[in-house]
Amino acid sequence: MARQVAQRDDLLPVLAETFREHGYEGASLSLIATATGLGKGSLYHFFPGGKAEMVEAVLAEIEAWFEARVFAPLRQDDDPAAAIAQMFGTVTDYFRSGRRVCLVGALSLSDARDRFGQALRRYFALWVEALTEALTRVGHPPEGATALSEDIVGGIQGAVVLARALDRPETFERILVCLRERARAA
Amino acid sequence: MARQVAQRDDLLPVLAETFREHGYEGASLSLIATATGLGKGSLYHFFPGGKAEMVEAVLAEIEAWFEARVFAPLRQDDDPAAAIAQMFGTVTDYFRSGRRVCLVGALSLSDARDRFGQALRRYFALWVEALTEALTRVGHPPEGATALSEDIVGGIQGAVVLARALDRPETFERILVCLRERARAA
DNA sequence: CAAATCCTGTACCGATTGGTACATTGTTGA
DNA sequence: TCAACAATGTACCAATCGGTACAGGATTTG
Repeated sequence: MARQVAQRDDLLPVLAETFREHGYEGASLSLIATATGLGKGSLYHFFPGGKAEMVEAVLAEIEAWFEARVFAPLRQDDDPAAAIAQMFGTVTDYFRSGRRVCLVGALSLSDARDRFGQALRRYFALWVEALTEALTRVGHPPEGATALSEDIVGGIQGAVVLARALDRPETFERILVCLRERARAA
Repeated sequence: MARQVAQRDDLLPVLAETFREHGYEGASLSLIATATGLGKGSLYHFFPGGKAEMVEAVLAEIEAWFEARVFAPLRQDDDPAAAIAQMFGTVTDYFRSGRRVCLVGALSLSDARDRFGQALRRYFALWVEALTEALTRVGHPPEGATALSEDIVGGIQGAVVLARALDRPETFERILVCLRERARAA
């Protein structure tokens, strides 16, 4: 019985990709087993709560990833303008110019929203707040910074939807360039 | 055996709502049967192709609905500015300020995208083209009209995602107001 | 070396899945 | 009146669902 060296955390990226591609309902256990190369035994060993616990873990990891790479720099980087620019670059890579779905956004549109509502809300709330902070520090008037931040975060999500539907990654990149423009100080 | 007076077309709104709430995978036949009040016999009588045919029919009806109420006015209404304003109003009602999901957008983020790709692409392509037409007629420079149109259509989709995730319908409405501003002639 | 623990595969569970078959009914046109 | 047809409910199918049980290898700890 060849023991896999796999740690629980090593599974998360594979799980994330599986949920991204097939959604919560669509990602069956047998599909997950195939994708991870693990049997149900191992999966339930790592995630006694089944699919729900897998999604929770994936969402937590995504939030941590964005916290480290995007949110924290936006909040406290010495150069907020650079942090904003970095955000657009990171996001473009992360979503593969709209070829890759935002799991948090996709779950928000599904009926899984009710089950994971808190994690979904947190992710977007943190993003909007961090970006608001950076926009303010870069010179945007505090009254309009939150609105602009919501426009941008929402705009990114919409760009994923539109680019995927139209099958045009260029559209994703073009929209992000436009949003980046609006983020620059007035 | 009390015969229902229901015509096939009368089922479409119920089917649409069921797919919106549960997604393609999540909307099981028994769920659909409950929602419509029909047995499998009737469902397969009206839709021999099963769920796939139901979704096709729903998407066709959605496209026709938008064509009549949104796309056509944008393209050829005598008052393009009024058509644009009407679009924002119609869309706000239709998506219930973000409480209701855009089925086309949601399917675009799921793996059902591959199966219904053409219909999804058509919907957004028609929308973007019609809005581009209206924006041009209202005075926007042709070079930038397509980009602005994509920004707006994508922005609406993103507003649905964000408002649902944050559970804040006001955010949806605020973003739409902002998009409406940008649609006004420069 | 032995015992405790971790990990894994397999078999199995009841429930539900999408889909088919068909007999039966209400309605309609000749 | 009566055949043709549209619509319906029920029973059924194999396949798959999420989840459990567990035996037994692999590994670590003593």
